[in-house]
Parts: sequence; structure tokens; C-alpha cells
Amino acid sequence: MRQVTIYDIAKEAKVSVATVSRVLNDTAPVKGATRARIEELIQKYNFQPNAMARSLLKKETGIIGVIVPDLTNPFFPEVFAGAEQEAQQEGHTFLLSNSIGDYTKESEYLSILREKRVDGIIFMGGRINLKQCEDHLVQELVQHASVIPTVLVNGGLRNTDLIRVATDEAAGTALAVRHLIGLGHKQIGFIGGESHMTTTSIKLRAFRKTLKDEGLEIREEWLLPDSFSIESGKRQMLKMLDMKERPTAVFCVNDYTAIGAIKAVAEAGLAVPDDMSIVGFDDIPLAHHFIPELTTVSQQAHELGRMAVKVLKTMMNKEKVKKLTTLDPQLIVRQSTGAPRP
Amino acid sequence: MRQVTIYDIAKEAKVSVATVSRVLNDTAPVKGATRARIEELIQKYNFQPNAMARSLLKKETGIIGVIVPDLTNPFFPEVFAGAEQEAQQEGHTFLLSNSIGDYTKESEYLSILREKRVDGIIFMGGRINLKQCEDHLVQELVQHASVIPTVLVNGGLRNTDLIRVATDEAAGTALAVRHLIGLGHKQIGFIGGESHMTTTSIKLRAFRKTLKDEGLEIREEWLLPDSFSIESGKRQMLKMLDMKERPTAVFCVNDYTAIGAIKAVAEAGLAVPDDMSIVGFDDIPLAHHFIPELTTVSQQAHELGRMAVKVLKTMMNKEKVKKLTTLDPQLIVRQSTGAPRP
DNA sequence: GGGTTTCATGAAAGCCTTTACATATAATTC
DNA sequence: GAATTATATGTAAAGGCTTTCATGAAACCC
Repeated sequence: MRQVTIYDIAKEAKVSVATVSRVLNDTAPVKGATRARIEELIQKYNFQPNAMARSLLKKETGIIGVIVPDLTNPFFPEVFAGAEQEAQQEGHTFLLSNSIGDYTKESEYLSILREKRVDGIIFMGGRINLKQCEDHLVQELVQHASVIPTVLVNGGLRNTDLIRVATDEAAGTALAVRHLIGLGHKQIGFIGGESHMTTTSIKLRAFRKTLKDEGLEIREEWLLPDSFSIESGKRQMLKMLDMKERPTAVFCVNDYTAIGAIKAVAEAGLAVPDDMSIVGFDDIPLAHHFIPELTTVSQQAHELGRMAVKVLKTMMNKEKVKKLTTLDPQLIVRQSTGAPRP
Repeated sequence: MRQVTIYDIAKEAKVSVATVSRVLNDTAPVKGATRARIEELIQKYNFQPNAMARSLLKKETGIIGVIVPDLTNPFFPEVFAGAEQEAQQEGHTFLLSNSIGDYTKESEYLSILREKRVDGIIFMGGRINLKQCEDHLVQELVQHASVIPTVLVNGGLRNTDLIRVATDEAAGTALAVRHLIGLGHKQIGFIGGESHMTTTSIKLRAFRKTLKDEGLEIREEWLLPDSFSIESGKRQMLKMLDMKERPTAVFCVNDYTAIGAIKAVAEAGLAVPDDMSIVGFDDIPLAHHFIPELTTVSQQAHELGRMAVKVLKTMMNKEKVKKLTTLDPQLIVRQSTGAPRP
């Protein structure tokens, strides 16, 4: 059975479609009696205007496209929730896709978003070093961005000037590393992160810089990027524990890898933080429920999401926006870090 | 600057729009030279057909609407990922919303989905006992479902015969409780879950039944529903630890509450599982990385998502589907359960 | 009471595709 | 070579809504 249209309503109410449209959108005065008659019919048939027809005309869909690398990492749902909250008022809705770091998928999805004429795009977590990626995805993204307002969340792409909202990850990294140094650590390792991701390279660079600034030695063999999963944290910590000389503390690119690292230490019969201090990044909800509670750097995920939408909204209104909006990270000291054994 | 349309392409290629449409959709033969000319222009202008115009005509959008109660609970992203994987081939895309258990929001969102003419709806986690909810949301959902293929994931709604895909949560609960009993526990508590949610009432009922079947006493004061958060697990376990007579094991409605419960036990200076055995539900990725590793019941979240989409697809093809597709839960014994102290 | 506003409504165009039908051309048949 | 069939393309309607412009009726002014 066909869905009822504005025509059906108009016909039965013995008015023109224009009038029905007017009561639907409250866009011009309609006489009380007429309005009542129409509203009743709308009720009766449970009529809902076809958003596509409307969008076709108005050139706006009320949809924001979101691309996240991995929804399975609790950081992203948190950002998403923030975005959703901010978008709520305007009645915006989200088309969500998990790219799982697959750049073909990202690219395809970007196409779909464009076909669907979304009002804006939020793109989280950018790649950087992969050559094929640079050539392709970036170009594509930039091209799309020229048509659809786009904001990059955490992770710039080289040689582009896309609008960005980001935590100052370098500052956050420095915060964490300085915290370790402050506790007396002199031998500090780095774990996790795919090396072609922007977030990893930013953190790694900041890590090196902080160590250098503080006059500490950088041991290349203690720099162990991998991926963002718990498993990778575990794997790399295991590797580290196997070394004959090992650090007394590690910085992990995110909380998931930190948890993995802690797990590895625990399984080896060692103690966190006594034998190994571990600091994470993100402050996912679990961080302060893990045992031991995780020292970490908060990115204010929720706020990040809100801000992304806020920026997007001003772009959609064709107002001017800053190229980069930065959120300040915060060090949250809990139980997974402490002074090294003397 | 206006987006380029099929007209612009047709004009510049000196053909009719029909021909352009034909090369776009490969729906009828087009002469090589013409096709080449058109394709070149498409390339040149980076033309992308307007999905709305198309959908308006074809009456399908390629969009599946998803409503989850809380994306922040790792179980749901997992289900979502499964759904996404299954939907991939057909190029379906997801409009996602977090309802946060707010039934007004669910209801509004349902409306939006309908306006947007999504091809199908996946609704996760149903309410049950709330009176206002019954009266309203359910009615609405049923009404929508008569127009748009809808599948309920884990959680029926009373008095409806909506199509469902669900883990056999009762069986899962029994599995877990029997496991505890098998270890020698005779005093078993129940923690977590909002009592008006279907999932809670199913589990609670199965919990009672299993205890009864095994000839154990049901102590009402050890039945502590609350919510699904880590905090609620912690809170209720704290309460339990304060009782002068307390159980030796608890069943938690999900892994998040189980983690909270473990945390509470640990902070009280007691040991899991020696002083308290704890079993969770869901088997979120973290379950086997938590310390101690969590004994839990796997719902095969990923599979659940896939199945939901699979069922939805057959509904969209207007084929017949079973009213209820059940997935079998699996008990996964890890470290958080053990024999009670003698 | 004639002229000017205001209010309520209708007619029709436009948004961008797809597709049924029609037409023109080319290829095939006997 | 006339008749048939296949191939390539065009014309125009349809899909469901919003909105501009026009019109008729009612209210106001002096």
C-alpha cells in the first residue's frame, strides 16, 4: 500500500497541496477550521512528509556524515555521543561508518556521503605517511570538502588546510612524559599506534622532543609502535620485558594499548607501577575502573565531539571559522604510575 | 556554485539526460564514443548523481536506521560492526542514534527515520515494564514496523509480534548460574540492569528459575538491579559487601557491571574469585583483558549484528522470515569465578 | 463607499533523477 | 530491396514536496 502523500491529504481536505504544506511547516497563516481539518487527516493517516522530496528542493538533508576509524575503541563512541548531543537541537542526524583504517572503504564511503548530499562531514583520525593514501584519499577529501563542509577531528593531513578540531596531542604527550620524568624515571619507552597515522607520529615526535628537552637519552629499541588495540599493547610490552635492558616506564598511545601493556606486566608476575609505570591516553571510561586505575591524558572526548559539530554548524551557516580549534589535554594521575624502584 | 546535474552533463555532451542516466546505471547499451564522451565529462566535473532524486523515484534509500540504547557500552559497537559488515555488500549505510534509554528520543528518532524513508530499522534493547512506554513507544514502533521492515535485537516488547533476533538470554543466564552452582556456590546474588528493560527482566526471571530448579534459596535482598554502567555494578556490590550476610558469588547482567563489582571487591581488600566469584554477560573485548579476566557469557555480538541485517534484508525482499531468530550464548570461563572458600 | 491593506488560498514551476514509450538509424533476413 | 529486428537515442512524465506569484475575500482607512 502506497504511503500517503501531501496530495492525498489535500484532496481529502478539499484544499490545495500548498495549504497542506503551510500547515505542515507553519510557514503562513491558515484559517483555523482548515488547519484543523488538515491536521486531523494527517493524524488519521499518520502522514509523514517525505524528507527526500523536501531535501531535493531545499538542498539540505539534516544529515551529518561521520567516519570513524574504529567504533570498537571506546574513545570514538564517546566523541560520537558528544557530537550527537550538540547536534540534537537542530535535529541533525548521523550517517555513521567505521572505516577500520581501510582507506578504500573511507574513499567509497566519502562518495556515498556526497551522493546523499549530507550537510556536513566529520572525519576522525587521519592517515599521514602512506604514500598511496596521500595521493588519493587526501585529494579526494579535499575535493569533497570544497563542496561539503568538512571537519577533521584529531589528525591533520599533510599539505592540506582542511578545517580541524583537535586535542593538542603533542602537549598531552609532553604532559605525560614529564609526569614520568618527574617521578624519577630516566628510561622511558613508547608503545602502540600505527605509524602511518597522524596521531602516532605526533605523539612520537612529541615524545622524542620531550625526552631530548629534558636531557634524556632516546633509545630507539624502546620505541614500539604497532596498532591501537589491547593486543598490540600486550604484544609490545611482552617484547619489551624480554629485552635485557628495559625501561622503567612507558608511554602508550592510548588507553587500550596501556591496558594491554599492564596485562602483560601482570602476567609476567611484575607489578604496576612498582616494576613498570604505564601511562595511557584518552581517558576512556574504563580507565578509572581498571585495576590498577590508569594514569592517562584526557582528551575530553565528549567535548571534542561537541566542538566538531559546533564548528561544522558554523561552516554550514557559511560563517568564518578558525582553521584549527584546539582542546587542551589534561593529565590525570591515578595508580598506574609511580616512582621507579630505587 | 551549484552542483552539476545530469542536465549539465547531457548538454555538454550533446545528448539527452536519458543517455547519461544510462551510462550512469549501465542500464541499456550506449555507443562507445558517446559513452566515452559522457564518462569524460563525469570525470571532469566530478559529477555525482543526487541520491535523493533517485531515491524519490525508486522508493529506496539504501539506508538502515539503527537505534541503540548506549553506544558507550562496548557491546553495542560490536553489534554495530557486525551489522555493518553484513550490510557492506549491498552498499547499505547506517543512520545511527543513541537513545540513552530516553523513550521520547526514541520516539522522535523513529519519526525521523520514517520521514527519511529508511529501508529498514534495527532497534536494540527494548523496554518492557514502563507503562507510559507500553502505551506509546510500542504502539508507535508497531505502527512504523507495518510500513518499514523492522527488527528488534535482544529485547522483545510485550504484546507485539515484531520480528526479533536475540540471544537466548535466559539460557545464557542459566548457564552462568549453573556454572556458579557447579563450583559449589549456594549463596548467589544478582546485580545490575534497569528493571524496566526487557533484558533485565528476562535475566532476573531465568536467575530465579535456575536457583529454584537447583533447589537453592532465593534471597530477595541479594537481587540488586540498578543500571548497566560500571558505576552501578560498583555501587551495588558495595551495598552487598556491607550486608552482614552476603553471597559468595554474583551474576551481573553485563560485563560493565561485573567490572564495577570486581572493582568494589578489590577496593574492599577482598579477592576475586576467592572471596567473591563474579560472572558477567556479553563478553566485550575487554573481558579477557581485565584483571582478573572475566568469566562471562558470550552473546556473539558481532554475529548478532550480522544476523539482524540478514533478517532485515530478507524482509526488505518481502520474503518470509521467522518471527524469532535465536543465537546461542556461550559460557566462557576465565578467572573471575572459582570455588567458594570452604 | 471607493481605495488600500491584510489574510487565506490556489496554480504552477522547480528540485534531479529514472524509465516507459517513441523514434530514428543500422543490421539482418528472405 | 522490402520487411523485420536490433540498436541507439530522445521525449516527457513521474516522484513528493516547497515556494513564488496571482487572485479573491475580508478588513481597514478617510
